[in-house]
Amino acid sequence: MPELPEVETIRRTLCQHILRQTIEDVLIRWPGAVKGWDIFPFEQEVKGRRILSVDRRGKYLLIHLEGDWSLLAHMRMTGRFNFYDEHREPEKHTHAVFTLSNGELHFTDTRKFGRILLVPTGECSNHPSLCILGPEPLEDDFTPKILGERLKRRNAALKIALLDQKVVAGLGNIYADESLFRAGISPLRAANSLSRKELSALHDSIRTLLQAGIDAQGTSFRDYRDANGEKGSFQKALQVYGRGGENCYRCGRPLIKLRLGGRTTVYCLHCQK
DNA sequence: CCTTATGCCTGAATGC
DNA sequence: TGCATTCAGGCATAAG
Repeated sequence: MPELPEVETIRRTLCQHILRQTIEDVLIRWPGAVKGWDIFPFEQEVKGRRILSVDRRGKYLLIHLEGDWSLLAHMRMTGRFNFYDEHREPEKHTHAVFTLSNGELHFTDTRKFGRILLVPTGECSNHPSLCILGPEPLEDDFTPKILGERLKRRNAALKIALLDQKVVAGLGNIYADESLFRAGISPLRAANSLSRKELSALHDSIRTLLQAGIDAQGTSFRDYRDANGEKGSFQKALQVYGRGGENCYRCGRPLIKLRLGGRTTVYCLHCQK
């Protein structure tokens, strides 16, 4: 499931191919993939525009087009962007095909949770989906103090709070569990109960792991691939995610698996307090 | 404001 | 073997 490091990797691999290319044709194969537009006006509005830049905000991809329109895309769990330099028949779950001057860009999503939005570029930062997002964890303005302020009003379990994009943008189930393990803090702790020292440790773990995830081109635990169809390698570095019942690499005791707010959570009772 | 529940989806894995 | 059930889970939305 694409979290911040995976979306960033998709962004980077897309940039290798689609910058300055013109979108010559658009085909929406499943209307549900486009939010807020009927498919005909969407296709007409996007067609003929050049791609100027590709940005990321949290788990959102922002594809800025000539003429002050931007495509916002969220991959949710199984969404993918694939670039092909020759014509390719769409797969079963390919919902959008963008024909570019130099190839094709396919948006494919088995589970159909992912969405593409078209908004005026000037309204991107004001768009409800983006403006509610918390700080970018890899930017300099994300500090332990900011993290503490974001968690201060929350009495819910820390893990739940970390998955809330209003607290920090870009964490999902994998990097949340990994960050908590690295920081040695239990996912069950009340979000507002962390000491200054613990906030620093958590802040450091979040940044270190997200950066390591990017450096490894993401985590391909199941479905994730970059825009070239390549897997990442960070799944090899995972300490707790997907390892419920197995032994902790640090202390050797079995890892606890439980459900927290509907999400599977894995942690070490001995190493995380 | 905060918190919790529900719906959206398909394919792989599991149970009988 | 085949059928039914469970699980994976990010986010919008509604209700408390």
